[in-house]
Amino acid sequence: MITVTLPDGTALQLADDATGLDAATAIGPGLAKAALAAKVNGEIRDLARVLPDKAALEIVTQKSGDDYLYVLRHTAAHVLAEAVESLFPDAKFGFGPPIDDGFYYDFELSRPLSEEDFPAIESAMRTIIKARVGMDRSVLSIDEARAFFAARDQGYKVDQVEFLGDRGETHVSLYQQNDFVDLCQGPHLHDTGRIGAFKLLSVAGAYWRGENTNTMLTRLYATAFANQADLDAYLARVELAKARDHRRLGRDLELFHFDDAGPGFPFFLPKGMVIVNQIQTALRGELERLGYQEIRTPMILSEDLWKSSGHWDHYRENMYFTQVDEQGFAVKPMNCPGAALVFRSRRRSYRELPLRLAEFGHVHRHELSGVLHGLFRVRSFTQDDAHIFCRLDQIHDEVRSVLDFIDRFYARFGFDQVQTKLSTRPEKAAGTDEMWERAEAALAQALEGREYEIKEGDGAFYGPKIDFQVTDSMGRSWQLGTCQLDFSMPEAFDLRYVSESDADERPVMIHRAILGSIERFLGILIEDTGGDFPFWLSPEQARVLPVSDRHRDYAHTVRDRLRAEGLRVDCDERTESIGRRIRDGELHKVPYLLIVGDREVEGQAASVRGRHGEEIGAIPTAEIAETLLGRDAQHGASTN
RNA sequence: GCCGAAGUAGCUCAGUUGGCCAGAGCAGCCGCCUUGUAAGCGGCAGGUCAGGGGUUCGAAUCCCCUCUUCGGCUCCA
Repeated sequence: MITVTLPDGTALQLADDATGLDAATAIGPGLAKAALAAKVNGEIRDLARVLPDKAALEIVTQKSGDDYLYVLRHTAAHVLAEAVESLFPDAKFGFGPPIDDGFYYDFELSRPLSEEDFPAIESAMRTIIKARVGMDRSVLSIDEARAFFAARDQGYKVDQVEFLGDRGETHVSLYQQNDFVDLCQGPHLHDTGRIGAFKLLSVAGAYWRGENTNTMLTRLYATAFANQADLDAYLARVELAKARDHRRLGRDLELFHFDDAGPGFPFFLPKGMVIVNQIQTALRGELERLGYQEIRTPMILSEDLWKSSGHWDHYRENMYFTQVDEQGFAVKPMNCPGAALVFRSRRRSYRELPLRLAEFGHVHRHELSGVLHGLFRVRSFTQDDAHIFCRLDQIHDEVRSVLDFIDRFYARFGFDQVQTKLSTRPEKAAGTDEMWERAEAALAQALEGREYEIKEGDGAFYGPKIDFQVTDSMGRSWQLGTCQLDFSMPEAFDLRYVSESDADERPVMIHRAILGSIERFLGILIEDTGGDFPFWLSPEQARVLPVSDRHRDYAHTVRDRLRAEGLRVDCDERTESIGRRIRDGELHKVPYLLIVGDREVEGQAASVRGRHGEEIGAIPTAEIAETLLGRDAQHGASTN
């Protein structure tokens, strides 16, 4: 007999070779039916695996959080593979793992797949699921497994077995349902019948092991849930995200434009520019508060400069080049060399440090055509960049100041949860051990009192860094800011300052950005808000709607007064019905519509309506600006 | 860059197996209506069917090339 402990603390006695399923059955037949996996000492395992004595056991069902989704999708991936094999007997199988919102499987097939093939594959999958086929686990030695897959002509599996062998594994596990056998670590559902609902989503190409020198495989993306309702909810969420796609909203709200004449180079339209300028104004306010000085460096600089900065060797593929008077020039992909030249423009004293030079730097990078994606991935963008030149012992305070900047600034957009990651020394690194130790210690010290994750070896070759992420209203996380120490560039550009004891010293350079790319941040903001920008960012904050022609003059009075009070206000005096103009105002997501007719002229007021139909009521003209700004403050957004 | 899909008016889309002057809704422009909290009515204009080359008596439709867009190419059995 063995004893296992259940989550509520009770001890359960079982036979020596009892499995997770046996335990579930012992607890109750209902649980046995609902069981998806067993969590043994915190590790998810197959229900059919024999339980060790004295284990902490939890039977995983749909109700026990999202743990089961991983197992369920993993199993669904095998079902997908079997279905594909039944339709394409000569298919070769790559990887088929669960991912965040579903799973995928990579295949090598005799012909390309398209969505038209989905119904046949889904139908084959349903058959396998309905049959409630067991997932049988077996263990083979590396050699046996290699021979097994070689006999079946599954080259990718052989490759993976060898990879695992090289990594030191002596045995691997296999899972079989019907005649389909796959190399797999598991765990899996007890049988295929426990996959509640699934759907094939898309087909795409993917390289074997993600290497672009390897064969291109066909990847099928799909998702699976324990029940149809969860699947439907997921699909609805995808629809919502699609409706909020910043590319669509950017066009509908006339914020920006992409043209064939410049693939990947955004055009900012007047309304989009208002938002960008508001963001930059807000940033400048902080820059001033924190003692930065703003600079602007040239867009195009000599090739020689990029050779000495190291970009020529490491970044040439992504740069644009041009020839002027038979001399080579490059368009800047980063602002740091320019900032270094500003530092070097005259002799510097220790008294000037820390020297904080900020730049809204418009950089150009040649990204591969296939990766371009709206404002998220572009070929030219504006970094809210800064370079801080300081001594080693000033790093701590400077980083603290950046953290303060980050927290204050993100909160303005409603991003008040910031995930922080510290990346440390990578294998190939420039600089001395002592420098790295001091720099990492300085960063860690600056991060004291703050939760952060350490990413070992993920730093840049020139120094450790801190990255900052926020989570948007749809639960997606985005990396925005970064704060990187750099010992290499001061060296490369021979930057020096005169110390207190009249000696030449090398400054440290801190690269930092708060939003990263302003273009990308606008895209994130659009999807986060669905276009309902906070009042202080709205391109048009209010729109005055005269009920009929005879109210036009009064409408102009209201508009002009609010403009004089600093608000961005327009007047829609088209000869359209008032209902129509309200509709247009709402579709353009103008935060407030101010309707003026006989009653309002009489009372020297405007009837205020929010963009989601909120009735705010008649407000005297003299009080409108104050009221709207007050409502904005109530909503937590700060203005400048 | 690579794999797959797509490109018809500013936007969203029709356009049967190649065959009369390529259509609609919205947006735009011009009138009429003078309007009270999400679409008033009528008219007009707008397209080298992404571009180039080919097949054909005839091409938006079939073939080739180029460009652009979209989904992917990290999540390691």
